Amino acid sequence: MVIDMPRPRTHDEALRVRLLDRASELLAAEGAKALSLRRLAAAAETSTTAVYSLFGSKPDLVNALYSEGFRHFDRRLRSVSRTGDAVEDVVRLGLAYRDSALADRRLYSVMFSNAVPGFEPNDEASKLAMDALRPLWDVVSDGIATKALADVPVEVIAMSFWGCAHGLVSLELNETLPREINFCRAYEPAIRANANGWRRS
Amino acid sequence: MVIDMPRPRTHDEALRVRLLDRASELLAAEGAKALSLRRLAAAAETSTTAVYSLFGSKPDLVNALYSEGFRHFDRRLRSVSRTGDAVEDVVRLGLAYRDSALADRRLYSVMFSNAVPGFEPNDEASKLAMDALRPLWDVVSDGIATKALADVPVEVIAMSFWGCAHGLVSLELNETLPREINFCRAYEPAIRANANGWRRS
DNA sequence: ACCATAACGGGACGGTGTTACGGAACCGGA
DNA sequence: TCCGGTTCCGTAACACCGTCCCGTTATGGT
Repeated sequence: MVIDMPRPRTHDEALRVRLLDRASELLAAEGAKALSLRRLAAAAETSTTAVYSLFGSKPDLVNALYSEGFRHFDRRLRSVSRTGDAVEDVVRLGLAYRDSALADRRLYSVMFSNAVPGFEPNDEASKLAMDALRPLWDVVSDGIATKALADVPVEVIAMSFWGCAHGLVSLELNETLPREINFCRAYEPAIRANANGWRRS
Repeated sequence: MVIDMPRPRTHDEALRVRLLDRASELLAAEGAKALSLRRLAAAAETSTTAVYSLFGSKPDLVNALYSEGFRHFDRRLRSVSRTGDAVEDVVRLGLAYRDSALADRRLYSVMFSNAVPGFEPNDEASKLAMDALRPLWDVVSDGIATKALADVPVEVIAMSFWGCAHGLVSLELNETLPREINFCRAYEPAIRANANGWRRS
């Protein structure tokens, strides 16, 4: 018997990108709390069910935002030029990390601080997230190879920098902390101190 | 005409602590998403309006949890004994910081990662939060005074440690990141490298 | 042209935080 | 002892949320 070929999906790409655009606008303007399917559907001049047709669910839509955020992140970090001095390179990466986070702070909190409650990235998105940090791993790896940094596993040093950068950035972005604390003043010195601490002595 | 004195408030303290107990249980067991007023009221065998009588709103109830969390935090950090060696003391504080966070990870994410969307701490709670970090400020301040640490403003060095600790802890607690990354292995080395980087050379 | 199926709109369901209302418990004063 | 004002909290409603069912439309291979 003949089984009819299912009709190929002709995802309305225009609607898809319009939803993503409006979603990131809504997110950037009013935060994760304001990103509701009804508001989003109204902004994109469609219905809530379009999200289910095109993405599957709200978390899946957020997943698309998340992936897009990491693609931007990746591009920024990858475009940092290398000087050959491991300490200087790490500091530059750190500054680019902060610039990226501040450029779209709401998205950063979705990416790293669980700002959308139900959301968990799928495997592909997680892989994207890890790939974005490759420049850091590379710089640290080279620094160890050229004996500029201590001879400990790459991950330990790289995670040290990542933690330091992420910590200060997320404290800076945290709107519940008192405004008088000036985290940005400590950012570069902190990264630099961390790097100096990893110098091969 | 005589205006009667208002009847003194007879806050049902038992109900109040029962609500807070059940709330922290719910939070610890199933996370911020599961902490709803209806579930909480059912668990405490009362109604949702009791929360409004006793706390004012859901954010206000979370505020009470938040304050309690920082009181625990404060107690833990304050009980760290000093050795006189600034680097060692900072490392000890860092480890206590992580222990506290891991001991009640859901509460930590409420305290530092905006896990409850609508919540913002009131002034009193914010003050409590800042006070909890005083041991760090003290240790760093002493380290600068004894010329063990570089002669830069206390806040810069203290925030550097805070950022590093908070960053690695929140990455470790972040459930959306791949499990294979072992943040705890890098924790103490990272704090130590940071401290060494701040040594007066 | 047919028609299975994808895409989408309307509306319903169960959940959320919040609030208006009403009864019960309380307590100072008569 | 009772009264009247006050506070507490339970019921029920409101507006909103994410999700899903169902009916309709649009599409494209046969």
